[in-house]
Amino acid sequence: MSSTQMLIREQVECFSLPQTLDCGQCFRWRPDDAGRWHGVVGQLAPVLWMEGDTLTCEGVGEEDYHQILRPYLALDEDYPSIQRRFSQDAVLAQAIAYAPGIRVLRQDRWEALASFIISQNNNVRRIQGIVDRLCMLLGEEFAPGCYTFPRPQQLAAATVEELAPLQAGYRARYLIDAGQKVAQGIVSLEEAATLPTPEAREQLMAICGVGQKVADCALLYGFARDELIPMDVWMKRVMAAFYPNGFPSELADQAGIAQQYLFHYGRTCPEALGPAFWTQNKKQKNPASK
DNA sequence: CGCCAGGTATGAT
DNA sequence: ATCATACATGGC
Repeated sequence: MSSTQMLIREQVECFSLPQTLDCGQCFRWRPDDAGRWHGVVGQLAPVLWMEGDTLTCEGVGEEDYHQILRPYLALDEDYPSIQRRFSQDAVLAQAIAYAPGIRVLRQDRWEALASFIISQNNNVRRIQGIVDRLCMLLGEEFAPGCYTFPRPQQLAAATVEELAPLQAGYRARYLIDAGQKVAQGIVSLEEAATLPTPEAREQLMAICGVGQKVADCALLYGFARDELIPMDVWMKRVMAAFYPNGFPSELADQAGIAQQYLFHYGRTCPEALGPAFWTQNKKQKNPASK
């Protein structure tokens, strides 16, 4: 249809495609050789690129762009103000200067939950591959080569044998358990969305394979719980190195957004962490002499 | 071959 | 409650 062929352009600030779409918060966006980013959001398959501070979107109608894509990309949020506020803190000022184009996406609840189940003890490239294969295997092909993220029911009906092509390892059964508990309402994402954060977290953790870190990722990225800092290895290092006395309480209500700058800074620029990086969580191997 | 990757479930103190 | 270890897979 012609409406999806038109280009939509707008000026944006505090926004970078690679920084936002490749900073470990989502797994379905890829750049092509021309630097255009291809992704799937719900049943939309937008292509995005930037020229200077102009964002161009292709493949999405005007209405979907404004109602779905802009909120998803957090372009309707006042990041200049957020960054001004964060920059009172010297460490955050540095992390923002390092990657000023990061925004925290507003993702689908279920997709965020399932994606971060896959993420555990895994690396981003492989997570991306597993998510791709999951969508191809159980999602709906709403456009040529474009697949939706499978609904809970589709995973609830699957078996570990059927999920073997995902190469998800031991996480396959976690995905099925998540699908079943959500599809049956044993875990209600709609209810969780109305609950105070500790109770919502408890709900999600009823799923096998969902601990506090995965639950917090789902809640931050899928439920807009901006106060949550998912504590993975990198954020433990960041906190040890930069905030030994705790994260500034004045910024607590948006700590999760701050986390995204800090996480990316620490992970892609580990020298900045200083000695703490080398002393934190060093696995000491125990020979056990086999 | 051994370690690492946005951890968690499990069984032993 | 806290703690070590196994867990699937692929890259280096």
